[in-house]
Amino acid sequence: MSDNTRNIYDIARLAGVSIATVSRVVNGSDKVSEKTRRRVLQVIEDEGYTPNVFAQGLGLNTMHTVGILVPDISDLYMSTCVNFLEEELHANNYEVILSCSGFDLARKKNHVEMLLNKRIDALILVGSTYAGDGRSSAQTDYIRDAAKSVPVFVVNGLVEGDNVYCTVCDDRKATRDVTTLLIKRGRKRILFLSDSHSYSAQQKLAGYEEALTSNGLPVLGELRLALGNHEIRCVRDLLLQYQNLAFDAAVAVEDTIAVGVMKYAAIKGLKVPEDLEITGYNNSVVSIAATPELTSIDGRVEEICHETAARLLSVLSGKTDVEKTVSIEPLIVRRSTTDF
Amino acid sequence: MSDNTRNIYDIARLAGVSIATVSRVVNGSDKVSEKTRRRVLQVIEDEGYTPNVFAQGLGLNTMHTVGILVPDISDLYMSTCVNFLEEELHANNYEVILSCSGFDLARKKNHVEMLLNKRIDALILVGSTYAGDGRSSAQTDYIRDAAKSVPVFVVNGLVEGDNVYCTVCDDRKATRDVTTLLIKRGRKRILFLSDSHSYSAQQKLAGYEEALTSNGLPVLGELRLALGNHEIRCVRDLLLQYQNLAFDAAVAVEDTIAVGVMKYAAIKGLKVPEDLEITGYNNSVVSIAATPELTSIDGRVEEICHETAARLLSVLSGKTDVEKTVSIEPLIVRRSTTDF
DNA sequence: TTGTAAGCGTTATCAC
DNA sequence: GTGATAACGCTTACAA
Repeated sequence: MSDNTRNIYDIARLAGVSIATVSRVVNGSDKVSEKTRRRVLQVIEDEGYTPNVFAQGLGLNTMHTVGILVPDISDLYMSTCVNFLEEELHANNYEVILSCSGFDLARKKNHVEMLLNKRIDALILVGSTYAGDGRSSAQTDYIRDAAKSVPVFVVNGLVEGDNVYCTVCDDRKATRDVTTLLIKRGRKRILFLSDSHSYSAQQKLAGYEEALTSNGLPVLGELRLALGNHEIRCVRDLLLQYQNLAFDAAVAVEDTIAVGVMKYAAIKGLKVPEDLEITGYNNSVVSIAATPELTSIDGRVEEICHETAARLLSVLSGKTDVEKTVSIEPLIVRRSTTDF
Repeated sequence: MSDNTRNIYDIARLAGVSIATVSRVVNGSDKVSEKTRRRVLQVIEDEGYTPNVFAQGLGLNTMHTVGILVPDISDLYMSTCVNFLEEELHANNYEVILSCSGFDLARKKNHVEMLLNKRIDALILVGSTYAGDGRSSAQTDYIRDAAKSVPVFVVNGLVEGDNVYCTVCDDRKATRDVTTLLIKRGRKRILFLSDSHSYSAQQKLAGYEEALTSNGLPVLGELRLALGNHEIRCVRDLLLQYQNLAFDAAVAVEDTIAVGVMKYAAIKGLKVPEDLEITGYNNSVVSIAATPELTSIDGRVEEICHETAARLLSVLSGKTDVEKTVSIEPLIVRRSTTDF
């Protein structure tokens, strides 16, 4: 309603100085006498003046804004990321423009383009879905394109390119370790459940297979399940459909998938962990909500986000020796669905 | 890196027209000959020109941006809201600036102010925390203040004021209904568990008490538990500390709180729902992750967000007959922690 | 230390 | 239909 439109000219007039001086005061230049500064500051205070960000943006060609792109903000993992990132960026006076692209490549491209048109200072892509399947570089060309305009930061995904910075969790090691623990416990038929073909999902699969191989166990295609999504009930129902699929352990790439396996076990009368050991991924609230509580892998989101934000700030402040890729060690959180 | 800085002058020159004509073409004015339009469009295409949003903002005093303020985006309820809101706004060419304020009043004020300084076109406050406790209007004055600059939309909270629009879920009815169902089943000592004193929490409490009263049951202070947070384990542990607190049902204002009660029941050897019936709130993934699956109240987030976005768009398009308050009917989702 | 004036890239109001 | 040109509100050389 009321357009609180005091501008720099008003302040200058009321303070009896030129607009240049007002600008200097606002921007904290030290080339202003204390007396003048005080007077101007007083007027600014009295009038409730705030600089017009559009005009500032026009002159400086930046609005201190970073774009965050997420496939789905209602996903707990990603919303947690956004929470940490926003907090740190806000604390450093950057505003966050949020965009939710979904998982479709065309829409991702479109969203990136729209974000770039907003003249953001940097772009953060959250989630390994933006890394494509890690094979065809065509899937990530739009990211390298974007990186020609602004620095791009990928959270939990690996993309090669100039001006693109990645922070990942060593998912491969995590599933390798957890699978190895299962094998040491004597488990022979370990199911691997995945809900996508993202880079991250592939890393997890690789870790699982490495563990099998290096322990002399066969890599069985029938034990590798690719699901359409990670909804608890879908996983449960899919498992129930299989007639003769025997397994004594399950490694899931998502907590909810693991809970789906638990639901299946309950229906089949299988005891967890005695008959069936299960591990989840992400250490989310559902791992605690489940009964028994779910052993899970903690991807250390907070550290990943902190690393990302820190390097983003470095790059934007002009530093040139910023690490391109940082890998964070995941943690295995032992709970009651495993015996190791 | 590369500043793709073709501006309107470049396009005008290359197309052999004036900048005014380019502007007309870009903005779809019909007062341009088809021939000219085509030529200009071609040049725009060739050069990959996009208007500078800052300059546009300067002239129009808007950047087609709405601010969304959330206390905590990693909270599933709110991130779901943001997901729906962002989707709908994006589809209507509005960009979303996201800010996470936390629950502290001073920080809320600060975040609102920062958002307003960004010259947003509208402000959305997600969560009943912004409605304060519904008693002291001092707690919401900053919202009415903000509403002097831009229309403010409160999601799931009630705030009186000019230019502020609210969309709420009838929480009171929901807990009244659910409590009544419990009473009809013969439950006599029904626990009410809440994690805040927000407007929404108070409505839920009111509904619970109404049900007790109108069914001739006493309202017992000892059965009204106020928790510091809604973490599953905290709830469980708090309950375990009470020595002589007997109850045969529990109504929680959050699914995770209800799951905490379930964990307590498991430790105490209480059968759910035989010995203890439990209801949650929000119908979140944890209500399905829990065993047995949790009866919950669905606040119909999607409808609430849709209502909000629709009215926001109406207001911004200049409509004046937009409803100030819309209330959505919640749904009771029966699962296995209750017998009704 | 302060002021003047030239951009920044649009949109909008006039003329023509 | 189209083209000059004046805003829009700020930053920043350059002058004083």
